[in-house]
Amino acid sequence: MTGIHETPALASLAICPNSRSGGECDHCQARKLSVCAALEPHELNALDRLSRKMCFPARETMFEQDEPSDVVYNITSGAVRLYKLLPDGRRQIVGFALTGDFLGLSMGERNVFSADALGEVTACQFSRKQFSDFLDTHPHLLRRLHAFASHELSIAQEQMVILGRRTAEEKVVAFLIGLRNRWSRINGSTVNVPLPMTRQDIGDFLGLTIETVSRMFTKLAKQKSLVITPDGVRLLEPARLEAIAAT
Amino acid sequence: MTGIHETPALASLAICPNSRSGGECDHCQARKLSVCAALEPHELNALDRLSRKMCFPARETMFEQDEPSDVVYNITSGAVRLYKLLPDGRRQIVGFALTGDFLGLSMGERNVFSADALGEVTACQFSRKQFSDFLDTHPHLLRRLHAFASHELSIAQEQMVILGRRTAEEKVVAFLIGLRNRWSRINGSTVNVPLPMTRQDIGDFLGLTIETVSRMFTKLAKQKSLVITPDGVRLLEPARLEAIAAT
DNA sequence: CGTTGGGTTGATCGACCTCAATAAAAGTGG
DNA sequence: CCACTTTTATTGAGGTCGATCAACCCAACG
Repeated sequence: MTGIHETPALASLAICPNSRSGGECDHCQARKLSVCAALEPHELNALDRLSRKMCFPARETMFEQDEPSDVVYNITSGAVRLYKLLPDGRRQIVGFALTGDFLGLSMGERNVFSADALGEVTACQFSRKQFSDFLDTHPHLLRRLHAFASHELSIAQEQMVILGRRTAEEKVVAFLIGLRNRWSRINGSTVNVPLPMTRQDIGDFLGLTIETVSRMFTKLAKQKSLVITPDGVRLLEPARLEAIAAT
Repeated sequence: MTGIHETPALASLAICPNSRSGGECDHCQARKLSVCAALEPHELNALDRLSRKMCFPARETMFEQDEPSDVVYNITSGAVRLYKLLPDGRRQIVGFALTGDFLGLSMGERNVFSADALGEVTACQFSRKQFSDFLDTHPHLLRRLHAFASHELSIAQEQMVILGRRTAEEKVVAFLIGLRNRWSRINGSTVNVPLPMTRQDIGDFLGLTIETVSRMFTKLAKQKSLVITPDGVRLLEPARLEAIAAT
């Protein structure tokens, strides 16, 4: 069997190798969105040499809550669900990481949440220690990392409002508008909202059951505010939805 | 009328002057808890010269959501409620700041939440610009500030679990245990939990109504897990409560 | 005292959950 | 390419936890 005639399994490996070589920052589509944007070309080069290019297939767990953590990630493509589990199985998704997002802001000894790849995910992996040392010699990167953390904190506080004080309909709409805005920074689209996560994931993010999420989608679709597509939703009345989310 | 016989208003001013002179870091009880702990004596001195010692009387608003923000605060004593308001009046308290906490992590152009002093509050105020410039020349402080932001992010994510996936009883218990742990770092007590905030505040922090909060307190008191005191609660069965909070 | 702001308690209601059935989609192996 | 299973999504019926509405208590305070 030659390299030309690969089995499906091998082909899958070929498009999602678990580790690649460095020197890919030049044409990295996440660069402008990620912490890297703070670096000069020669600094980017230095950081690149510390990185290991990873690829996770769909559904793979990247790391788990409470495990010792000695690496951090910069997501370069795909979507990741971040979640905390209670002993009795209840789950709270604390966020979805997209292209350009950084995993490992807390820099603690152990992971404070688990992370699963939703679809195929590519990421730059760094040794936590090496990355931390790099930060010490590159204050600009630390500044940007801190800006990322501050922004994440703001997002988290906004999520508290959604979880604590919003109705089911408002939750779903706020989720869609928020995700739309994040996608738009990545791929520019402002009405198509890809939903790589399941209804269960959305429910566990919003503090709702899967049934309630489904009912709200149906309700919004019936009133022509959106249409449900195979891979997400298309917003028909963004202004109306934004009004609900702002309420 | 002489200076000796002050009116109550003046006396109140005397014990809570709105601005004091610098050079008080030596005997500041918040120093070890706050971002300042990252600084060498001479650096602390330099930062001290940038600070304005403030005192806010009970119930005073320190700053408001959406207002332009050009100062940051380091809380040196007292308790502050941080909250976001929806246009229709619904309120979500996103946190309570205690001694040693830093207000202004997000470093944005405008405040993302409002802040009210719950009791008398003292704080070091800094010009946002000056503080930011100081960070540029003191990477150690930036490191510590980032550690603070990361920690806050963890707390916020834990609060998401509480808001999204916990019952009313679990919410109240988790709140009490969490607050107990924070007080213990400040004043060492591990069973007395001062509650400078109202039931309404607790409800708006946990996504509950004042009635539900009150009922949960009553329930916990009836089963002898705690006693309600004039200024808070005393935990009688901390282990039992911790078990509920950990569930 | 009357007033006011906080807190507690009871009765009732409803938004969302639970349970159950079905439908649709996505794999999987022949 | 098509049966078959598995996973995910939808829809309905009924139940429940916490919200709402309302009354009352109590301490602080002018």
